[in-house]
Amino acid sequence: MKRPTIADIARQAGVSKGAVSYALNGQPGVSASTRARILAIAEEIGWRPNSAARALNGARADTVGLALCRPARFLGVEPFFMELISGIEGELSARSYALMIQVVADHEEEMSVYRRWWGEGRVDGGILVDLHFSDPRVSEMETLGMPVVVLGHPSESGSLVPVWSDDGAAVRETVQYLTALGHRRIARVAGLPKLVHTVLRDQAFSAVCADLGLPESVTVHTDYTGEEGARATRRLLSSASRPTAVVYDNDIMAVAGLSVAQEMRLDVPGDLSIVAWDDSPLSQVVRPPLTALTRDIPAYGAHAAQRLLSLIEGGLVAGFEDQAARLTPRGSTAPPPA
Amino acid sequence: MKRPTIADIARQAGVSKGAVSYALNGQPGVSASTRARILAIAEEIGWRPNSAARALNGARADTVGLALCRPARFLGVEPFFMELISGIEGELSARSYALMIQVVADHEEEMSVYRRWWGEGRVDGGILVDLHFSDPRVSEMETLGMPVVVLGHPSESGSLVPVWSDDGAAVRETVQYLTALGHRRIARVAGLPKLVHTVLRDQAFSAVCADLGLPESVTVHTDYTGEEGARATRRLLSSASRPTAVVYDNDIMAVAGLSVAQEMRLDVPGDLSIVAWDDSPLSQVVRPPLTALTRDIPAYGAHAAQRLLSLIEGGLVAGFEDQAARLTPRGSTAPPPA
DNA sequence: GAGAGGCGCTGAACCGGATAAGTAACGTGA
DNA sequence: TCACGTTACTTATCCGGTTCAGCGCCTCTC
Repeated sequence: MKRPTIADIARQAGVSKGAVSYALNGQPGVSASTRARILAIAEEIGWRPNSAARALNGARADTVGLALCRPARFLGVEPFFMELISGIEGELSARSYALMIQVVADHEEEMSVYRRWWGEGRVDGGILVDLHFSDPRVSEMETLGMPVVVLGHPSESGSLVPVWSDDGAAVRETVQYLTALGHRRIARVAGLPKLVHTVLRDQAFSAVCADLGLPESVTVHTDYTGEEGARATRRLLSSASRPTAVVYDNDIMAVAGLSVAQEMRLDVPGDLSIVAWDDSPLSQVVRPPLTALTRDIPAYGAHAAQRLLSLIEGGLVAGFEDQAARLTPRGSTAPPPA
Repeated sequence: MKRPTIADIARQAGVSKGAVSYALNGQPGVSASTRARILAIAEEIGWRPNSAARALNGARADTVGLALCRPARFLGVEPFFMELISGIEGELSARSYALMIQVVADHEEEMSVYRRWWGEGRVDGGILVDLHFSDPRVSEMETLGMPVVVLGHPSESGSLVPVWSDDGAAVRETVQYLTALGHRRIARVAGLPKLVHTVLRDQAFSAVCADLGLPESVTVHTDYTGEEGARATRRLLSSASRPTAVVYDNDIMAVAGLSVAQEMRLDVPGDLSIVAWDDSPLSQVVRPPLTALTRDIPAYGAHAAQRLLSLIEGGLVAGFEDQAARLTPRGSTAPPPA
């Protein structure tokens, strides 16, 4: 019942362990006939390389680590992470790399997980998500010397390889579209204010609103949950200068906002236009279907994984700017009421 | 820049590798003072055990494998898997186990991934999800001898350890509730017909409908997507004997069904009652909020992980029946139209 | 026909730990 | 005082691979 080793193969083939190793790894040093014999025996007795023994000789672990620092309930809620993981996974599995995942409570725990994985030789690299300003993880990773790709803007990624998309452009496209429809009072229900991409969106939003001469640009920050999205929407729609359009930082809040509007007897899109950041089946399934900022999230993850693998394999890797989100108009946006 | 090893510690402490190993592992054989000195040096130079070297000595990999056999797009759609993973993760990380994940295309690939992981000593065990009838994976896993917990009914889990919940009871509770409200024509929009739990729900549904003397019990099978859920609903609502209540096998289809009903100018719950299997923020956020069959999915995953860890650590582990889903009535269910 | 060179293989060291076996030094009781 | 048992180590071996030096042997070349 024990696992067969190369020593077993060597004994059966009547050669040395070294010869077996060469044969199995496609290295020169054995004749074609011996190689074939060894491969046949290996196949027959069901030999598999022991990854631990390989790793001991300085080989790679063929594994990429991902420590996710969000409370568990957000993961279930947001399609974003699962799609991201699917994309990363697709790229990794094509190259026979595995993905090691751990959900952690905070950045400190996240770093200790990475330190452990790296120190124990369990992973060859990692992906950092949810970049903050002056994110301590960046310098710690630089110290650690572990190959890392950061999903976030290059201005904050230090010497780590960034993969990002131009959220500012998407914000501008959205606001321009809404003003073209005639909207003047546009509000934004944003995500966590500590995240770099939230701030970049905030800034782009203020800037484009100012450029277009819009009276004010209200931004409310939330934690991405439907509850906070609903609360923010209720507050916005109850204010004296009610916005005629609201842009949400994720789809779950947009859907929650839609419900609140309907609950307040406002017609969407007649009285209120709604735009969701990140498309998902969810935004298409509600009535009216939501105008959304569409991104190919699996591709985003795949691009990050590609860079990471190049980095691991010793390449010099440049940052990569992914496609910006594109506006997909659906039934939730229309000209404002007269 | 090289990783420190116990040999480095031994040199600095002026003792042998063996003594260092005993000291670091809390084994007897070194004096308290030497142990303290060794631990201090290890701490100082930032030593971490190399997991590969440990594994080589027959130690465990401290890793659990999960190969998920669903197209990537479903993963993003269904909160179920992400919540399950969170739950598994919570249990594993508490015991310093890692989770290795790979998304695969089919069962054959799934098994080859498990065989590789097990053969290479990368994982100590695995969790099988989406059990089919006469699932070939069960017997293959039995042959492989790898510790495995099956999320599925014990009737189909062979000698593997099952963790399951009584879906039949949940179906009965739902149908009884709907008939108590006065419904007589109840339909079910179910998931993949190959899955064991789908069939068990189908059977329970037919049985309880027959018991209660309901005229007919229509079940439509889908692939869990919103599109198919919408299509099935459209067909049901267009039929001559339109149901007054529909029970969906997941929340995404229930939401899609709700949209279809509204699109067909049916009032929910006035003209049509809707029940969703598996609760999520999504079902609470739509209007009306959906009556749902609530389960603690993270706990479900945690229970499976607990059993798996006991199994890995050599315990004799019994199957575990988790709590059945409980009905949480909300605004989408009411008496049928008169 | 001798030296050069390449092929095909062997033997052994090595990776970083765990661990069994061996060995001094010391304490203890008879 | 001597046999005996502990304590606190050291030494050596093992895990399952990779890899390097070396060694016959055959072939080619001049």
